[in-house]
Amino acid sequence: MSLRHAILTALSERSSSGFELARRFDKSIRFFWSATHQQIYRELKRLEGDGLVESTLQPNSRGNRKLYEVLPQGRVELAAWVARYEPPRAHRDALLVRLRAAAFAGRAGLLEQLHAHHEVHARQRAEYLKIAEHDFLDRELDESARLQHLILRAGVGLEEYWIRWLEEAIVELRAMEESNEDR
Amino acid sequence: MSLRHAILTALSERSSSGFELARRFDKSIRFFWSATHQQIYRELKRLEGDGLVESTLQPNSRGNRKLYEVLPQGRVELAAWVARYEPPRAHRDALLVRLRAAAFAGRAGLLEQLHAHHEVHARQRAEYLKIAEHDFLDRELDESARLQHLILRAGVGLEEYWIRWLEEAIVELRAMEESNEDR
DNA sequence: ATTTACATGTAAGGGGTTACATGATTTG
DNA sequence: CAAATCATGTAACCCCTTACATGTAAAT
Repeated sequence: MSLRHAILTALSERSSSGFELARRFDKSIRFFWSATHQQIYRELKRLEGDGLVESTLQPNSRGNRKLYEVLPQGRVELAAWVARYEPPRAHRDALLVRLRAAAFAGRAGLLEQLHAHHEVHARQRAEYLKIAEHDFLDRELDESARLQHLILRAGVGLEEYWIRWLEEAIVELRAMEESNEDR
Repeated sequence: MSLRHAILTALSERSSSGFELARRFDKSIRFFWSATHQQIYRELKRLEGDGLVESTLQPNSRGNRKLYEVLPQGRVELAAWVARYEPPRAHRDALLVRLRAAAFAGRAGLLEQLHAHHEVHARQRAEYLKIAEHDFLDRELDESARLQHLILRAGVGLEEYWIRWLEEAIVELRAMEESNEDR
């Protein structure tokens, strides 16, 4: 049920339309909880049905824009959820499945995939660092900003971890290819 | 569709019953692709329906044991999937959502959660290291074992990464609590 | 004989992805 | 006026989780 609470959090930061929420998810919340616009619209309706948020149609806006705001009940629910313990999710990684399958299915194309993932993570890392520079450098940070910075550091570190591991994996796979050529 | 291919991989390593597969997922495959026994049984039926695996009822076994084996078509499908590129999945992390929500919902209970996650990751790390010691130490490693070792190192590193970040987060949250007490 | 471990399944509900559909306003 | 952008939505499908249900064989 985290999508619901990610939305409540985002709406607490700023009341928005579904469309705007989707954009904000894409821009920053996606780093720890991604969602498509369809998911967001569906959940907003449920949240309104459950009395946790309220929508008001904005006149003179394009496309019948609806502004969503968190209601007191929504704040109660969010606080209760934050305090509720949830164990970390299992990590699911198709690339690691592919590596394990390679023993039977061959390594064709795998090295390219490792490189592609490396590039994705490097790009993501660069994006995080840009945000870090822009939002958190040389500023007096209030508590909210310190929490956001902590989250961002989790993202940067995670990307850096995968970059390092992928480089190790690339070396290892290259070595395998070479020892195959020798035969 | 990675569950399907994780199962094909596991069955390539050793033909098994659904029950045994579920245990093996729980013991080692879970590290990069987890699945419950219900998921596994359902997917095995689909795989059989699609002609990728074949089951034979084992007589004199408890509970009508069925042995599943990969068919040639299954091997073709697995090889095709391994070579197919898939971008890395978005990371979803409820704890990070909670941290971000804390700015509005309060930090009650969060420090305890950070400690609990720390313990989970430390335990997982210990489990991985035990496997590493048992399976990969002082042995001549063939290609399959080298791939598995690489996967295991991904797991160890990931746990270590989270342990480090959680320690940083705990320090940061403690500092916040203390500066609140001062007022 | 009872408990434990083995073994397979159904059902319900929620979450996530992709495709499709529609319409309004601003910009060029 | 055409295209791009803003804005909301339906439908279908698959995957995952949880709860429930049933039965067999080995061990104590």
